[in-house]
Amino acid sequence: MSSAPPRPDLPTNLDAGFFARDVVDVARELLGATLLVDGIGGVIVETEAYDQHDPASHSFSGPTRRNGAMFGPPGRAYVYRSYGIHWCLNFVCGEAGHGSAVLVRALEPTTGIGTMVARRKLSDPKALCAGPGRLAQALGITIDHDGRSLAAPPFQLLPRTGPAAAIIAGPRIGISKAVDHPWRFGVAGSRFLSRPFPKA
DNA sequence: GGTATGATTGACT
DNA sequence: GTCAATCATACCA
Repeated sequence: MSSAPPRPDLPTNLDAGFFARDVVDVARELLGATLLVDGIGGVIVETEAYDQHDPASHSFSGPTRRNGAMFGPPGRAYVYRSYGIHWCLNFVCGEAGHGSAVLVRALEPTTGIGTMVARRKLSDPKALCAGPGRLAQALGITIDHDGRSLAAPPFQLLPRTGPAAAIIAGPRIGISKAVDHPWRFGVAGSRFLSRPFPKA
């Protein structure tokens, strides 16, 4: 299914140690990192944090068949089907068994754009990866990726190289509980966000 | 066994 | 702005 080779020329993956920390910190620090799946992807510009004590989190009621990966070791993917139609990609964080994860909501496409356009059947780069379902479709994410290590193929997760961009925070999107937690994070001013952030 | 509900998107009025 | 698509999971009987 992949159309581009991996990129061994690029720097080291973020490893499990990066994710074995507070999920909110990880969500913020993931901004600017580069996510590639089979060599296709871009720079993370929007994330959301979820943890087990959070009523909006899938892990709130404990482990189930669907969210099992969330309770596994950090540094792995948690993939679930949303609204019966879309796949959404998360990175498991914190200590193993604690059920916290970062939802990756938007990327700035940089690598393999042609493949993403083909998968998404549309050419506007602003809409290629602006939203968790769109991002998963563009990167070819499916349940097959659930529980897979982010430090091994097909994933490549590369640390931010340049200076940290300004970060904006706001309420998470699409949830009905704990809406007051400002655990959605984005690169301020990015044109590739899934939605604008409410004005501070 | 049945039924309600989404961490969404795209099409349409 | 509204709303249908579409299905695995969760929850109840």
